[in-house]
Amino acid sequence: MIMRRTRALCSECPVLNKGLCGALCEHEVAKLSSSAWHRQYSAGQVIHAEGEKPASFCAVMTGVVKLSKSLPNGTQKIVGLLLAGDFLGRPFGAQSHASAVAATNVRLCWFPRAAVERLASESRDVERWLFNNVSDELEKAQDWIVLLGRMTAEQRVASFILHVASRNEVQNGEDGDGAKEVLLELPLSRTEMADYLGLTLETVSRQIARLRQRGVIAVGASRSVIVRKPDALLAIVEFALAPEASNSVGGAKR
Amino acid sequence: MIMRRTRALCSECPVLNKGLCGALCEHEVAKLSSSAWHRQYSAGQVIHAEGEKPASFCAVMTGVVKLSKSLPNGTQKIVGLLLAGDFLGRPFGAQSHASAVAATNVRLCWFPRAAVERLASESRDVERWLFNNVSDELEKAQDWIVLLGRMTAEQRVASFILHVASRNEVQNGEDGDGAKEVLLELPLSRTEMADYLGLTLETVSRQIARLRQRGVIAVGASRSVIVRKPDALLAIVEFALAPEASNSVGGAKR
DNA sequence: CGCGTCATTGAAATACTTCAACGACCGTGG
DNA sequence: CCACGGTCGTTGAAGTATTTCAATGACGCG
Repeated sequence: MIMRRTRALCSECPVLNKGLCGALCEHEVAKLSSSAWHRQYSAGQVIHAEGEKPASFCAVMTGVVKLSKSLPNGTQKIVGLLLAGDFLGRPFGAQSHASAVAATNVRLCWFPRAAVERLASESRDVERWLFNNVSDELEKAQDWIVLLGRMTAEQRVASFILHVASRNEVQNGEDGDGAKEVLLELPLSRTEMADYLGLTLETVSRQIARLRQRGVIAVGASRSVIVRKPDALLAIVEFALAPEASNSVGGAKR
Repeated sequence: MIMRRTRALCSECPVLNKGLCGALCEHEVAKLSSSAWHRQYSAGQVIHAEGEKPASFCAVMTGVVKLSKSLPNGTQKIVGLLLAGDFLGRPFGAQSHASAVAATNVRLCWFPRAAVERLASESRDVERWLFNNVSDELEKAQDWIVLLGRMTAEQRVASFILHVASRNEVQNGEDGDGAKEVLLELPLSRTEMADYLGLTLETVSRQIARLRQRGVIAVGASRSVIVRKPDALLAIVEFALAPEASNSVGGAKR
């Protein structure tokens, strides 16, 4: 396998103002960029193996990275997703017990460990950013715990679509209620979604079909989805079925 | 309500060598202890409200603190548990979106925010400890995601008991296989356990009953439990039923 | 075209929930 | 002392959301 590394060109970076770089002042960015490099990964490629001490840090420029843990029985479970702008890696030598795998084609911007740690020791802002980054990850993980512990299959699927939509601002038009329609590409296969959501792939498929039948979403070619009624999706997540959809299943379960 | 604050007496602290203090050198401990204070909380008391920016940090000396999030529909979900030696609070101004409530009677050792942050800026070790602490929390949260996404009710209950047991080293005797029996006190009510494990209280109760019927555990007065066959518990978590227990349900589900 | 992977859909099985009743424990007040 | 009401835990029976098993269809690729 050929390692395609290219020098970092920050001016063209889609996440220059987000993530770590967004927290840096100009000359800090310049310093960091001189030692940074870009690399492409195709879907399925392993970025970081479980238990391994990561050599460096990186930021996700485009694509989606899945974080997974392998279980004693041999199966895997996705425990997190990194979208564009997110940061991967643990400063200060803490090794992560999850592996990182490209879910889609991915472009990463790598920074040498030493450069980041030096920057952190020089700048309180950087140090705080790194700290807050982990805190935010923890926050997200806790939200996921809520999802897995409390939500029905329908709510989980709706949550996932909303989550992806919130990071994927390709607005289309307006629906009847004035809420904007959103076009998005699901970054995961049904199997992976099931894995992430704690369901089976069949259940995920069925729930998507139900949402489609009700006109909440429309599914296009490959993995593209159009959210036709964002409000309805939100209502599903926050409570249960929207009042209009009268059939079956009621409110706050469990 | 009376605020019972007492000066910190480190020499009597049960977690002196664990947690943050374990990472400090002697004169750092001395410095910190001069501004630290102890406080008791009875079960159910709120230690830190959701969304509030915490005034300080604290370490759990005895007892168990539950971290919970409130859902849009009004219910709550426990997203984490802090046992003796664990550290509560986010340095550097990141607010936590979870509330902390005493699950049992609890003794906390509070440190002023300024003292901890000063210590962190002076000592790279302290800074790293704080960082690794959050990383570890994240790691634990991810493990819980695996539990909630992949495990059956039986496995969840078994996991919980093992988790408590691992922090509760009150060994008793030996069982036939040479594995040590462990006596422990469940820190949560059935309702809370159900909340934590993403089940209903009835299911939790039934699973505990089943484990008792099989002789894997014995339940005593109030919430005390004796783990009679630690190996069997572990086998349940890691795979499924131990081979001896032949009835129903098979291997790796979902 | 045929083959593999991925998604959809149906029917049967089941783990878990829901609803409901009951018993144990415990402090309160008669 | 015992009756009383509260919380908490247990157990049973019925219901249901989700899984499991199985078959079929859509798509991309050599």
